[in-house]
Amino acid sequence: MKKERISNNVIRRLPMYLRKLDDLIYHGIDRISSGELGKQMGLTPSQIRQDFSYFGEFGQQGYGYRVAELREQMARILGMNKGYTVAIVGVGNLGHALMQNFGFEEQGFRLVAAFDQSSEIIGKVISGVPVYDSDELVDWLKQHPTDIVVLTVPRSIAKSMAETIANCGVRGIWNFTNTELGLDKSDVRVENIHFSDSLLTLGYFLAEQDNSETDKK
Amino acid sequence: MKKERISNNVIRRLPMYLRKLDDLIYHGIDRISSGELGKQMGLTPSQIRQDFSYFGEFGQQGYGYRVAELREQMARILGMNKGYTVAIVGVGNLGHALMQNFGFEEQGFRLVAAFDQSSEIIGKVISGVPVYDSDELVDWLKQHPTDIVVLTVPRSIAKSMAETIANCGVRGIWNFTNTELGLDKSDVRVENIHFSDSLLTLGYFLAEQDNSETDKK
DNA sequence: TAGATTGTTAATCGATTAACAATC
DNA sequence: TAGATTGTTAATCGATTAACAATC
Repeated sequence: MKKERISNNVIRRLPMYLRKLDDLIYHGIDRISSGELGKQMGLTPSQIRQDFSYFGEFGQQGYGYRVAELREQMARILGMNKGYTVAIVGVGNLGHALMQNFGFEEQGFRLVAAFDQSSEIIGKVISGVPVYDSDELVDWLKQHPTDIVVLTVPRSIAKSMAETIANCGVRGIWNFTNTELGLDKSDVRVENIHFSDSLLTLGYFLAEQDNSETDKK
Repeated sequence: MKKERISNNVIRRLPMYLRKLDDLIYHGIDRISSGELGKQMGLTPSQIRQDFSYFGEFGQQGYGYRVAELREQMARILGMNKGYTVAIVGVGNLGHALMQNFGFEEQGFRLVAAFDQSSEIIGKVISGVPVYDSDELVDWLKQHPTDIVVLTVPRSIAKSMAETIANCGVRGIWNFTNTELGLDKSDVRVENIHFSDSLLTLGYFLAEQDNSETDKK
């Protein structure tokens, strides 16, 4: 096990390993080698062993990895057993969808509150989680130390909202607003889900295909 | 302009440039240098010029880049002016949210139809888009050549649905099902939005922070 | 034991950055 | 013109892959 700084590429592969391991467990497979895992995931065995080695020695020579054990290690590394608390800010369609379908619990997170401006929804309880008035957000965060805020507000108020939240001691923001929040000075970690970046990447590949077909003619 | 294969890293930065350029236009800035752009985006000027150079010569020595023109180039590269057609399969909370809030039109895509199994929602029109019965999907796709399918069905039916869709001549799948679709043999491009990967990455950084603080003590 | 497979070190490959001639 | 800034080539840096001794 090394003590180097771990690169982003490695970190982004960890949840992929976790998903794959869950899948293996689901299929009743309790042991796997880096060779077989690499084949199934489209990675080289070297890379897989290299990746794991940043965090410890999880395998056994001549045998491979015990799937359940490796899965637990991944879960631990990803903070899934910490029970980080989560609050959702913005209960529009998307916030609503996350509350009802995402399954924070299965990922090891505890969704404890939601906030919105609309009186239509304030006071309701969605998937066991109460929706409070956004006006109470700052007070609430100060009284209830919260690890992560899911930001699902309209783009127009995203930055100011992020600023406010960052000043309440939140440690991470999961940002769905399709905007860079620009909190550089702050020590709040921001993780973005930029829908449009993703769709446009798909658009790039289709356009590229179109172009190369035109070239051929 | 080079004719090398363009790396994924470069491609993933293109939508970021687009967003930044839109932002600059919004703020009335009509000209920018790679130096200034780099400063604002946290990239080196070298990288920016290198990235652009894969696609053409968009700048002017001694002057920089015309924002509007550069924006149009990025949009073109990303296929935004192709009017790619899109159908949504699965109109649960998430599909619903995408239909109502994502704004396919602004990104240059044409959302033309949605499909679901629930009789509760079949026949409705959401944001001007009709919801049809999933049973009609295959026939409909065969009659209406569609570039992209947004997959927002439950995980349990994700793979079989993807298989079906891939056999109908769709060119790209925008996958929200939190599963690898495993269509390797096919020539359908898959772009994943793995919510849980993203949240777990955030979890990793919080856990890492916790650990390093423990170490200090 | 013999075969398999790990964890790690060294080699290679690819991506980023620096440098600079070209030129607006 | 002089200063600024591009596009591109070369140098550097970092990530991936290969090789292999250790050992289950």
